[in-house]
Amino acid sequence: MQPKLSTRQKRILKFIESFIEEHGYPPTIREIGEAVDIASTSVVNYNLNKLVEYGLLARSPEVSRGLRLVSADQPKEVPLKVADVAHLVQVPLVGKIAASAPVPLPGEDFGYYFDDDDVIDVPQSMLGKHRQGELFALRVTGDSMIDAMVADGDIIVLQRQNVAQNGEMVAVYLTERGETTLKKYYLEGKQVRLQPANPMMDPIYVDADQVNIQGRVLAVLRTLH
Amino acid sequence: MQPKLSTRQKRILKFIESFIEEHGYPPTIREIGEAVDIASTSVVNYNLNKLVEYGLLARSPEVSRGLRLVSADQPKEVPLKVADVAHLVQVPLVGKIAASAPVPLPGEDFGYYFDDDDVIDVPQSMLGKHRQGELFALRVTGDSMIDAMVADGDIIVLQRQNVAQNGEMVAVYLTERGETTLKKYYLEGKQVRLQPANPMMDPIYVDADQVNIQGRVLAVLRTLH
DNA sequence: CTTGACACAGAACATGGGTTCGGTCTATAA
DNA sequence: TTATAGACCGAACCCATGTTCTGTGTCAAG
Repeated sequence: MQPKLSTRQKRILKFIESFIEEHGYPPTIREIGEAVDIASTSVVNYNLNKLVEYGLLARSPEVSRGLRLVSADQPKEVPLKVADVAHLVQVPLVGKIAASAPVPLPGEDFGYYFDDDDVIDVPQSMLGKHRQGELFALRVTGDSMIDAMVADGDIIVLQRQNVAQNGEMVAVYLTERGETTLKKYYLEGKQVRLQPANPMMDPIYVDADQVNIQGRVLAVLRTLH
Repeated sequence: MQPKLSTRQKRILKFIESFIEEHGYPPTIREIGEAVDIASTSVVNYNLNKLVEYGLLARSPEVSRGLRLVSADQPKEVPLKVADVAHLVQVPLVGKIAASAPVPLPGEDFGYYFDDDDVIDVPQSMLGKHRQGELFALRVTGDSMIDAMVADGDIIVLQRQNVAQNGEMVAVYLTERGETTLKKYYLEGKQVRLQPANPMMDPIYVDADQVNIQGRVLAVLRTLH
């Protein structure tokens, strides 16, 4: 399904690649024609469709610049080589979390304008499904989260949200106790059961209206060095 | 030069970002308007120009989908991107670790020939100093590592080594007990003190010649999804 | 030689999509 | 009060751009 490409088709592919690199958006049919020295738009169109056949290109019909390069078959890279940059997410490290204090949440400028210093890189594969731009991270201080299997110095990555599904690990602020904690969340009638990650620990029960969900925990990261 | 963005402008930025992510090319003014719930194309145009003023966006006049996100705040631009890429390491996930079994170590082909499926991406910043090519990762099964603050399903990243400095967290195999465990290592005369990460747990003492160091723990990763 | 697939040219067509302009509404300054 | 600026709406304008159609020349199979 992948015969040799004609010279023109190769030039087209190369041009599209470099054009996107330079402009941030794909070229039009006419721009391609000019670059590859094809007089007629229909011929460019013809060759683009060929490239789609070969699985090297994706097109969105009736959409201007509706081109997308399909990641050609990647001959497996050298082991321990760098991975794709697209799989790396930068998460702002907005503060610290401890049992005695509320969770510091990112401000209005969520997702923009944060210092480079307070950003951690996380592979997207570690985060699963999440909403882009609503991630933040906290450094745990103290040993108060031991029942959540979280140690002093750990970093937790959260997605900002105020509600949770049963079974999700969330950061909650208990208004009555004035206390922050990480627990698995289970709504049971008017009460909420907060279950520690450590299976040897007992759950606690609190009224639902005293549970203030700060975010869902996506990952816990611990580095030893 | 960079006042607070309006809600609309933030939504526009986010939408452009995710649209490009999804389609490979930027959205049109009308697509933005639909997504951000703006009725008039002129208003979208108006806000886009605002974002250009703020230096968050670049536009190509008279060009359909002529949008480009400007890397928000980047004093140093290209270097940062390059550095980011270089900071991602692929670590082979060579097996599982449990208290009852020895640590599965990578075979002779260390660093070469491992399946793509069993590789995890880790930012180099999480690993600190390590020797390239001698990293491996293990998935923890069971709750036997609770005293090390490591839960069922966690992934630990190790560097292969047979000796350790005092205070380092290591994976050790205790020949007499036939048991694998994660502890902080302290050589004290002829004995070794193995200290759990959990400060509430007591250390154990074993003869030095019965402690078989499998590797040094560089990181512990927990994903919840 | 005839046929038909293939690559191409040129032009017409229709819609996609950026731009412009007059007008409304609100808030703050004069 | 009026005035001015910012944010917004709606509609028109018109070039940009994907699509389609007719037609050419080539080449290998029949």
